[in-house]
Amino acid sequence: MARPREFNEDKALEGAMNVFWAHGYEGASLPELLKGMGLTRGSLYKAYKDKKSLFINILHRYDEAEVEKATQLLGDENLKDGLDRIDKLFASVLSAIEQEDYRGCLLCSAAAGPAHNDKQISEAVHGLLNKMKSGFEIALKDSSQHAELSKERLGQLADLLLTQYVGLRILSRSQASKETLKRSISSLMILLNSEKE
Amino acid sequence: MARPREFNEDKALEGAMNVFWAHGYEGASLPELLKGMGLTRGSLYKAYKDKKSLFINILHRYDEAEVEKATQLLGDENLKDGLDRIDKLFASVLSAIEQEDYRGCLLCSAAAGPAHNDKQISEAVHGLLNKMKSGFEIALKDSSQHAELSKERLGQLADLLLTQYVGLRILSRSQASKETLKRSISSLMILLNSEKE
DNA sequence: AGCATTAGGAACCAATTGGTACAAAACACA
DNA sequence: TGTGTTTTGTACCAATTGGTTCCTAATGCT
Repeated sequence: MARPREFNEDKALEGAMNVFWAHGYEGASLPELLKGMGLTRGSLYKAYKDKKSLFINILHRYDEAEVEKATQLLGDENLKDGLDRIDKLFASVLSAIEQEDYRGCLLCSAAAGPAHNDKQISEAVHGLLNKMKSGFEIALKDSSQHAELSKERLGQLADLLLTQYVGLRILSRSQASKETLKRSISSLMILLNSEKE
Repeated sequence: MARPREFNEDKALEGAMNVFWAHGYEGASLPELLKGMGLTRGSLYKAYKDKKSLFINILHRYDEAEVEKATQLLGDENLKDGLDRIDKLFASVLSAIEQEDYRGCLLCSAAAGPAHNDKQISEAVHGLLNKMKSGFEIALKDSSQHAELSKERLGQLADLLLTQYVGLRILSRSQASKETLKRSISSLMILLNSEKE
C-alpha cells in the first residue's frame, strides 16, 4: 500500500537503547540517538513521535532484553535453590564492572533521573521495578531457608533485595570500586544465608 | 582593597544546593540557579567560575550540611547502641518521603548522574560515599552485636549499609511507595539484629 | 580626593537543544 | 502505467544551553 520501512526496527531500537543506557535520558542528544539508530530526524519523529515516547519504547525493550533475563534467572528451576539464583544475579552485576562496563542499569538510572519528574516514565519504571521484586520473591520462595516464611516476610526480603540491586547498579555507574560492590554483595548473602527458622 | 560582595554567599550556596538537589546537575539550568541564588550571571561566573565548579562547591556544602548530619548521627554516643543510630538514620529517610520530600539525596543522584562521566565529580562523590561508609563502620563498632566482629567483616557490613542507603534514596527519588521503603528497611534491620556470634 | 580593584548587571554570543515542514523517493495496488 | 500512500532526508525553526564581554558602580587604601 505504500513505501516500506528501510531501516531495521530491531537494530534501530537496539541502538537507541545503547545510547540511552550509556548517557541516560537527558544526556542522550538527538544527534547521538540518530547516529546510534542509523536513521535521520524525519524517520525518527515519524516512527516514534518524540524523544520521550522513544524512551518509553526503549524501557519496554530493556524490559524484554534485560529485566526479562534477570527475572528468568531468578525463576530458573535448573538452579534448585533460589538463593543460588540471587547469588548469580548479583555476580552478574559484578562481572559487568569486571569487564569495565560501568553503564549500570538503564532502569535504575531512569529511576534516579526522569522518573522524578515525569509521570509516564515513573509509571513504566515502577512497573519494571515491581517485576524485579516479583522475581526476587519467586527466588526466595524456592530458597530452602526461606520457603517457610510468611508472605509478608518474603515481600519484605524481596524489597530489601530490590533496594540492594538498585544501590549496586547506581554505585556501579559511579564507578565505585569492584571491592566495594563485592563486599556489599557477600555481606548480604551471608546475612541471607544465616537466616534460620 | 576593593568592592565587597553584596550577596550573602551562604544564602546563595544554600539556594544553589536546593536547585541542584531538586533538579540534579544536568537538569539545573543557569536561569534556575541564578534565580535560586538571587544573583546575576556576572556575579555567578566571577565568584564560582562555571557550573561544574559551582556544583563541586555545592557537593562540599552538601557534605557540611547533610552528610555531616548523617555521620554525626551515626557517631552519636547518646545513642549507646550503634544499631539504634543506623535505625534512626534510615527512619529519617522514611520521614522525608512521609513529608512528601521526594528529592532523595543530592550525593546519590550525583553518583547516578554526572559521576559517570566526570572525573572531578566522581572523585568528590566517592569521597562523600566513603565518609558515609566510615559513619556506618563507627556505628557498627558501637553495636553490641557487632563490636566483636573482625575489621573485614565490619567493612563488609558497612558497604552493605552504604548500598542500601543509596538504593533507598534512589527509590525515594523515583517516588517508590513508602511501604516499599519501609519493608526494605525493616528487613535489613531484622537481618542485622539477628546476627549472633 | 583619587586610584586600584573588584562586584554587578545587561547585552551579547555561538552552539546546541528538541521538533517541524516539505519535497523527493519508493513502493503497493489497480 | 499511473495513482495514492508512506518513508526519507534535508532544510529549517525558535528556544534554550552554558559562557563571555564590557561598562558601570561601589568600595578600601593611600
